[in-house]
Amino acid sequence: MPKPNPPVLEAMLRTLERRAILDESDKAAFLQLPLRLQTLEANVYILREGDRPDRSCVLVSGYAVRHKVTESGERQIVSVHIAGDFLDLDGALLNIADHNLQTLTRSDLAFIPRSAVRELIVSHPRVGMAMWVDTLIDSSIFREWVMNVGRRDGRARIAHLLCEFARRLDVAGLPIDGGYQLPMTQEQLADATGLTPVHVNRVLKALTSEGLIRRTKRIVTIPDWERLRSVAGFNETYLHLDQVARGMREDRSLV
Amino acid sequence: MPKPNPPVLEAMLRTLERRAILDESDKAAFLQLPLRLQTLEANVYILREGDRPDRSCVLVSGYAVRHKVTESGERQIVSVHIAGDFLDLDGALLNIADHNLQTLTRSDLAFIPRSAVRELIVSHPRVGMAMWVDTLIDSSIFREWVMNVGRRDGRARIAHLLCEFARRLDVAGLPIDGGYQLPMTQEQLADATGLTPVHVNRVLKALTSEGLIRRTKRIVTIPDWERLRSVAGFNETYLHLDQVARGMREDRSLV
DNA sequence: CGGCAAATTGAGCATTGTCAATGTCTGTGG
DNA sequence: CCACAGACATTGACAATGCTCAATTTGCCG
Repeated sequence: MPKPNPPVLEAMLRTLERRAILDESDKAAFLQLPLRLQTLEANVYILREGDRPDRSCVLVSGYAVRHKVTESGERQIVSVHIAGDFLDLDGALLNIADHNLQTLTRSDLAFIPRSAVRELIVSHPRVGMAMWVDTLIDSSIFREWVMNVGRRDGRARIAHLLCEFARRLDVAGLPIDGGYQLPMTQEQLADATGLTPVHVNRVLKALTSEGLIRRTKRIVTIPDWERLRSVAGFNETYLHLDQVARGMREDRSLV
Repeated sequence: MPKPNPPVLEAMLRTLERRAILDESDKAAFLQLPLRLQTLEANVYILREGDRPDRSCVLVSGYAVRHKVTESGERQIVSVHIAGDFLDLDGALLNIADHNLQTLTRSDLAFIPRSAVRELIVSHPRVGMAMWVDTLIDSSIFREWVMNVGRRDGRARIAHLLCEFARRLDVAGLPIDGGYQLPMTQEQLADATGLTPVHVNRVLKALTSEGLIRRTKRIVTIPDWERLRSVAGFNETYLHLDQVARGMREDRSLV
């Protein structure tokens, strides 16, 4: 009998339980996934494009990004992850990594062997379905980012990123009292928004001087949510926060 | 005993079989999914943002796009789909549509009830895993699009779109003898690349005059793949075409 | 042969990028 | 406790990629 893991997967299990109805066996199987815990420093690569991963991982604490690099060397951050995110489920199901995964801050990670994830999916399909929903929400966020970068100007792009981050931290129960720690340099913000660091600086300055945000070091405060939301054109549907409530009801009735 | 479906799911099953090992029961269950077939005209909405879908669908023939619209009314196409694509598996697992789905050409669609998909996932988890892989590849394509729109100039963006399309049609076994039908207007190309129709026109003209592509109506020919690939910075890793070969071996050994 | 949608083209403009200098903050070693 | 290094942030001047507006042409269809 494998020994129970330290409570690193509990938070994730609570999320999954909202995505599908899990019985005791499902929960136990999930909690008994074999883990290897590891603490990584800031700016360390977890995975590189082209790797053939043999594991996938959960971000237990800290922040991380996924990014890609064009042939000509330009970097684009394609997603930002916070504590509790299942990073890289791709690693369990796809053969070759199509992007890099890098810590933003010092982070704790739980690595899970690829085979263990695949076995769990087959033996406990409801857990698989719940994790699948998670990856579909990631997908939805990618789609929003395509639109953010493709169809909004610099000002709205950055405002949107700030709104998304605030909302996600809030839902994850991470501390936000009107403000939050944004663990990204302006260069990284530029890589996430498809702008240059110089322009990011100017936009942040403008947003600040208009009173849309306040900044002290890297703590961002949003004095008037509705105003910033409106500048960003932020509509949280794409975060699928509703997967909680209606998901519960539906799972009970349908499967 | 449900009667067998017309051979609309066969092509998709062949794809799924390459993604995971399926036994006879898996295949039968997939082929017996209840379908409603429907032919839609060009430019018809299949699904709208905000809908609560009760079905998901497969594109049997034709072309379709997913798109989103900003608060200020700008449209962004976030993906283009070809015959054989499982459109909108989201519809089976997410509660609210976060994007629109629209035909580009007259298309045949097979609609599958949400509940049937969910039941299949739970009763035949290997089929679910194979479909999941499909959605992860979609995800990977979204990530590439974020980079395309965020970090490449107009010229490279359009070249990249043309390369991706050529490659996907080729793999899907759709006819390409050096050239293919691109069923999009320049306005739609603009919506897919985050540019304006006017600029798309100029870029196409430039690519044409440089001999990188040839155009007759909407048939695009690529006289020198390597040159266009290089302009685009196109690297097909993100399409995960390898999911075939190594996927087979791995599935056999691991699960 | 109209009627329309789509494609082209031109002229002027603006958002954003480039280049380069300077300021600020933080941690470290002396 | 101070000086310094290095990373990050900020600013200015100028350039350019891509946008806007508007007109014209082309292709397709009944």
